[in-house]
Amino acid sequence: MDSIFNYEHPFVCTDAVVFSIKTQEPDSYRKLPDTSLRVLLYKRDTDPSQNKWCLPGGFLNIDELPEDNICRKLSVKAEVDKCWLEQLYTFCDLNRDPRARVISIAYLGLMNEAEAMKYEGKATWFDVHAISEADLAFDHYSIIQTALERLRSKILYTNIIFNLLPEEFTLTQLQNVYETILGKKDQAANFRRKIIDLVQETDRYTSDKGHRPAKLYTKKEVY
Amino acid sequence: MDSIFNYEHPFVCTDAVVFSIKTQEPDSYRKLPDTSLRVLLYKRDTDPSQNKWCLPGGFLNIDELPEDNICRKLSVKAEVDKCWLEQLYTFCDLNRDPRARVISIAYLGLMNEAEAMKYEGKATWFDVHAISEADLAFDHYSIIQTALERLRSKILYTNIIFNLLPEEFTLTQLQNVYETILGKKDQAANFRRKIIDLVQETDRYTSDKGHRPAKLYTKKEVY
DNA sequence: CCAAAAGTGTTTTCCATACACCCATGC
DNA sequence: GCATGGGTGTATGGAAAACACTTTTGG
Repeated sequence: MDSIFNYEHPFVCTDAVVFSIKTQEPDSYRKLPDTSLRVLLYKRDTDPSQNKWCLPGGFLNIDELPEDNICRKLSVKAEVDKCWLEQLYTFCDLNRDPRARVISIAYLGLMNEAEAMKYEGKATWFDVHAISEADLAFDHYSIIQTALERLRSKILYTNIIFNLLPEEFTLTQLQNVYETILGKKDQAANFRRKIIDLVQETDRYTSDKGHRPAKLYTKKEVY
Repeated sequence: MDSIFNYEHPFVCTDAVVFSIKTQEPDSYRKLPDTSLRVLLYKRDTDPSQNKWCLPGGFLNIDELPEDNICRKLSVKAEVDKCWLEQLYTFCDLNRDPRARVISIAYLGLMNEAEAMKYEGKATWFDVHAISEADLAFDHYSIIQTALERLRSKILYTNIIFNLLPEEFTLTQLQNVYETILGKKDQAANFRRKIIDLVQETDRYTSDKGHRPAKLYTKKEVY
């Protein structure tokens, strides 16, 4: 081995901030369901940060890609791998891990509600507004905040939002997801005009009760 | 040391894509100078990729921040450290370095023309349109392309462009830099209206010859 | 006078917003 | 009929683009 490689060098790990949308069923019929944005966390069972919550991820093997590492970690803990992933940021603070110098390549992940449900019991989905820095391991709270900012900005100029939705959805569902993430309301008429070029209508309809059926849409592939 | 740390793990290096603007002096007076966007490259003197051009950067020490590593590398090779830096992306391909598994935390750097001149002789400034993939070491060509895309998109919604300009500048200079980076022309009247909120006028003027003097502006600090 | 670059004013087009209204369903 | 949510049309204000024009300098 070359001499430059004979030195103590930083460890490398991955962390994934996986978001999903939770639809709260309405109390009675005739009421729009509430939605919330949630993040996937595991409880650490060893020191350091024992009993604190942490992001899925782990140490990167020497012959492994970060995306594969994350998928492997997610698959081990559930039987799922339908998760969209994109590199978020690499966190390098000197003391982010008390054991050693560990840099973390963090990813932003998005998963639809059906996939997210498969994790129930094996991990915990936290409402992003309900997590506090004190409950989280390492610097994972600030990683989540960075991911949230990225998500909020990217849904304005990309079509990543469809990774949070089922294959077919109504425009009201889509609008709810936007508003849940951005935290502000829009008027349905204006919202529709804004996103109509991103979606493809189908000939199917919902069959909810107590009001007019809603047309179902799918993601439009844009080139 | 904990047992998880007894394994062969990837090496970590940094790479900085440092851009600057070169103003070509006009042939005679009475002619606007041409500008070009340039990137700082060093010639490698050892294998692998001997005699190819590479980005400034190097292996990250175990107790070192990536930004400090890059500043150190830049300082060693010139006496300068006035360079704005922002993390770009972490490149992780398995075979990007033939010697070993090396992940690279890449940074986007911006430097004004006066600072850039101090590097002349110690490194080479290449016009971004003049570099070819074959002349570059490792995956540095694709790192540069990623940096270019990031630069082009970020000058549209941030004020990082002022890092490429001197303290005081004319609106025409500013417009030239925008147009050089984006590769498309704009009308002076419209351009001024678009950026007027980002700049602060001074009471000083240029004293070029053969035409009306131009007012000098500085960056406006926005809160 | 002219050439060159700095700088301004006006019109037109487009798009985001606001708001009023109609439609389809279950009860 | 009514309540509820789905869906459309139109007016308005402001930004962006296109274009014509004036100003200031040196030669």
